[in-house]
Amino acid sequence: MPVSIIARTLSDRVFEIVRERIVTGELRDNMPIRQDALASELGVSKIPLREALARLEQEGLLTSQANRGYTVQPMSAAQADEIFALRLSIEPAASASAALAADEGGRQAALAAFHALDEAASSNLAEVAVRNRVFHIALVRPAGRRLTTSLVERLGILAERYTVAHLAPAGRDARAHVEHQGLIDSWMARDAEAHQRLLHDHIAGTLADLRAQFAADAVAA
Amino acid sequence: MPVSIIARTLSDRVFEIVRERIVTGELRDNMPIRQDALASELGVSKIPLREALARLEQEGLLTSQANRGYTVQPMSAAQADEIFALRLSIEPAASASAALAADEGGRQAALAAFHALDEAASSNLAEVAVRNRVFHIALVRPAGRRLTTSLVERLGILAERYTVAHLAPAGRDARAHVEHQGLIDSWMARDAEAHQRLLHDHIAGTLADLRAQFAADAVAA
DNA sequence: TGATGGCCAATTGTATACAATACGACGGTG
DNA sequence: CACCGTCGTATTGTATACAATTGGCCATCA
Repeated sequence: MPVSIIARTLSDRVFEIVRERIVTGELRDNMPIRQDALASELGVSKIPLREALARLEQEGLLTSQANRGYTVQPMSAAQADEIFALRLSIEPAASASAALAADEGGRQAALAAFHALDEAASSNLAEVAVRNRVFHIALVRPAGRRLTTSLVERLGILAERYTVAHLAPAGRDARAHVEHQGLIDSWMARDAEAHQRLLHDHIAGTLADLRAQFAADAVAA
Repeated sequence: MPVSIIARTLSDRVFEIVRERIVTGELRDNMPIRQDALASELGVSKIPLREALARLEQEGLLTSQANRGYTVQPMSAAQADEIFALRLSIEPAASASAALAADEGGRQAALAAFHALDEAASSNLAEVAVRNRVFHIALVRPAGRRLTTSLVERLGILAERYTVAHLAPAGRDARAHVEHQGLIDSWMARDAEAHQRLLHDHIAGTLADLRAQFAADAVAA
C-alpha cells in the first residue's frame, strides 16, 4: 500500500519463500540449511540467500553458528508459551485501540481480511494460517503504530508454526469461526472493551489448545 | 556465557559496529548508507556489510528501498511513544518474574551489571547507555524466557537512541541512580510486586522526560 | 584394542568482478 | 523559456571465484 509499483530484490523474495518453508514445516526443526543446494534450487546465488537467512535469524526462525551455518530453530512448548504470553501482553490492547482509531479505509481492509479468512478453504491449512495472520494484523494496523504492528506481525509469524503443526488435526474450524466473527463484530462496532476481552480470550484459548496438544504429543512420544 | 571460545563472523562484528554508530547518532537520521565507502572504511567487502545491514533493517534501525539502498530510520516522538509503551507492556512483568526465578548466578550477574552501571563515568554518555541496557536485560534474563529477553533487548536498543539524543543535556544522573538502586534492591529482595511497580514508574518517567524534551525541541525548531 | 594425529572432502564465509538500476546534466524541441 | 528525452556516472544488487574452517576417515602408535 505505500508504493504502487513494487520493486523488490531477490533477497526479499527468498526471505519470504524460506520463511514459508519454515512456517509450514517443510524445513523441519534443527534441519541444517545447505546454502549451495538451496540457492541453486531457488535459482539464485548464495549472496541473496545469505542475506535472507541473516534476516530470518533476526526474526527468530533460524539460528546460526559461525562456520557451521544456519539451522531451523526448534519448536518447544516453552517458546510457544512465550510467544503467546507476549501476544497477550500486546495484541488485545493494540487491537482495541485500533478499533477506535480506524478510518474508513482501515475498516474496509479489516472487513476484507475477515472475509478472505472466512472464504479460505479449510482444507488448505497453510492458506488459512496466512489469512488468519493477515486478519489479526489488519485489526492492529489502523492504530497507526508501525512498530507495534510489525511486532504483532513477527509474533504472528512465530506463532504460525505452532498452530500449523499442532492444531492441524484438531478440526477447530467451527469455534475459530465463531470467535473471529465476534472479534470483527466488536471491532467494527468500536466496542474497544469487549473487543479487547474477546481477543484476549481468543489468544488464551489457542494457547490452551496448544498446551494440551503439546502434552498429548509428549505422552505419545 | 554459552561458549567460551568465541568464533564470530565479520558480519557479526560489522553489525554491532554499525548499530553503535546509529545508536550514538554518528550516523544521523535519514542518512543514506554508502555501502562501498563504509565497507572500505571498515576494511571489509560489501557482502558482510550487506548482511549486517539486512539484520539492522529487521531490527528497525534502518530502512531499505530496492536499488536505492539503506537509510537510517528517522527518530520521531511517535516511535518513542511506541517503544516505551511496548516496554511498559512487557518489561515490568518479565523483570518481576525473573526476580522470583533467578538462581544464584543470575543474581550475581544482575548485581555486577548494576555496579558496572554505577561506576560508569557519567561523562561518557554512550558507555552509560550501554551499561544501562545491559543492566535492564540482566534483570530479565534469569526468567529463562529467551524470546522475551531478546525482545526486551531489541526494544532497549531502539530506546537507546532516544535517551542518548534527548536526555544528554538534562543531567538526570542523580534521579536515575536512585531509581536504579530501588530497582536492584527490590529485585534482589525478590519483592516482585514492588519491583514491577518501580520498573513501571522508571520507564514511564523516562518516557515523560522524553516527551517533554521532544516538545521543547519542537518549540525550538 | 583404543586413542591420537594428520590428511581430505564438504561446507561456510569473503573478496573480486560484473550487471542492473537510479539520479543528474545536457541538449533538443515545441 | 519551459519541457522532455537521452546519455553518463554513481551506486546498488548479484553471480562467480577463492579462502578458511569444520568434521570425518584412516593410518599410526602406545
